[in-house]
Amino acid sequence: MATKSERTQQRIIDAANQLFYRKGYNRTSFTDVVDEAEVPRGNIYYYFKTKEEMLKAVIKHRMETTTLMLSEWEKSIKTPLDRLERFVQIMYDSTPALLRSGCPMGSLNVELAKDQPELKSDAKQLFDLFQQWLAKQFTQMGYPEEARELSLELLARGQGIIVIAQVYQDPGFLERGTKEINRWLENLDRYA
Amino acid sequence: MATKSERTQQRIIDAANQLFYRKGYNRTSFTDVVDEAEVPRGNIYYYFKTKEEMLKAVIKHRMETTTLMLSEWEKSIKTPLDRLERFVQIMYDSTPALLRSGCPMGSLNVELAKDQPELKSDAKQLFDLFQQWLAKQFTQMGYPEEARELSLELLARGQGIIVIAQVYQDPGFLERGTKEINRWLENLDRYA
DNA sequence: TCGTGGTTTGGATTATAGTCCTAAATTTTT
DNA sequence: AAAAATTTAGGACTATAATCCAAACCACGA
Repeated sequence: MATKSERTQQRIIDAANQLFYRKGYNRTSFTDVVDEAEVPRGNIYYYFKTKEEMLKAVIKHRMETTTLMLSEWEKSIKTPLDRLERFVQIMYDSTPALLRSGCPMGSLNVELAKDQPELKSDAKQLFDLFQQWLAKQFTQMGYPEEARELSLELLARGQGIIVIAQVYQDPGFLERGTKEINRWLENLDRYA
Repeated sequence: MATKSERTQQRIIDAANQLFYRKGYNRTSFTDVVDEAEVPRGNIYYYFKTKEEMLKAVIKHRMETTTLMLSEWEKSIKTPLDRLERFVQIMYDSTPALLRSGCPMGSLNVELAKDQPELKSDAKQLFDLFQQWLAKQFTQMGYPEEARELSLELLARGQGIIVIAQVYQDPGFLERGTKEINRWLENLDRYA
């Protein structure tokens, strides 16, 4: 079992992860994290000397869980089409959170891109992770040349739909959007 | 001619407008605005008591210039297709700014949606303005029923392309994306 | 000309953020 | 069990943010 210290660190990362998503990175204070994680004020600095470090730990954590998720999909889902549709599915399944706080990956990148270039390049890794996984699926589907472009297009579609659904608080738009993406994917698959 | 006071207020709004776009609303301080507008520290509070008020003035200003722009397009451009393509064109023309700071309207909404619901509803007006104008064009093009959905789809496409182009610092993606939107619009027009 | 309302200043004030420190408590190692 | 290292804990410190204030300034009509 993990040591108490490891569990404390994980609690901090979990709290920060949630708060960065819900309130955004810049609007989340150490006090917020400390309260959410139920860790005494000063103790948090034992684990993370700066807020940047904390964000990097959060991103690392997201990278790890995402990597795990994608490799499990790879294992358990047979066809590239089904895998791509599984990706679309989590968008649909996450409707309430997306309407509330947007895409965790997209909104973080949009926020950090503004004027925190160093942190942004960390956040970008998350996009890279998805992008490469998606490209792999498109390659297997029969589009090795277009794989990168198709993966970017899929990501762009997702991002756009989420932004608009959030602005208009419209779950229906999200639903129709994901269905439309699936149609597009199925056509690609059919004519591969 | 505008009074000196009016010009000062406008300088403040212009400075805030730029800074909110470049740095984001939350990361922009009064000090930033004061420096950029070259207004003495205390004077700014004569014009805007709170940062919220300042944001509302900035949004109002954006609403006004956008309204003007759209109505001029309406006047000077004959067909709905050309008008819609004009809309897409400003995306392409703004490539450098979009790669640097994202969509002024989208990123502001994403930022405020996180946990500033009151301000977000102000920022949403900008989307409404475009959305209704776009819907009008689609209606004139022959899609009165689908106008709202088409306008949302166009906005979503734009947002998605901008986010991805910014994340990957890829002007080519923005260019291909806008071209693809134009193809889509032309097809809609052809089969109206 | 004088005074009155609008405007300009710079600095004061308060709140909150991020960061640091040190001593106590706890765990681990010897 | 003693010594060493790790972890806890609370509060202190500094920087920066937002906000307020009061004195000075200025324009213009009575």
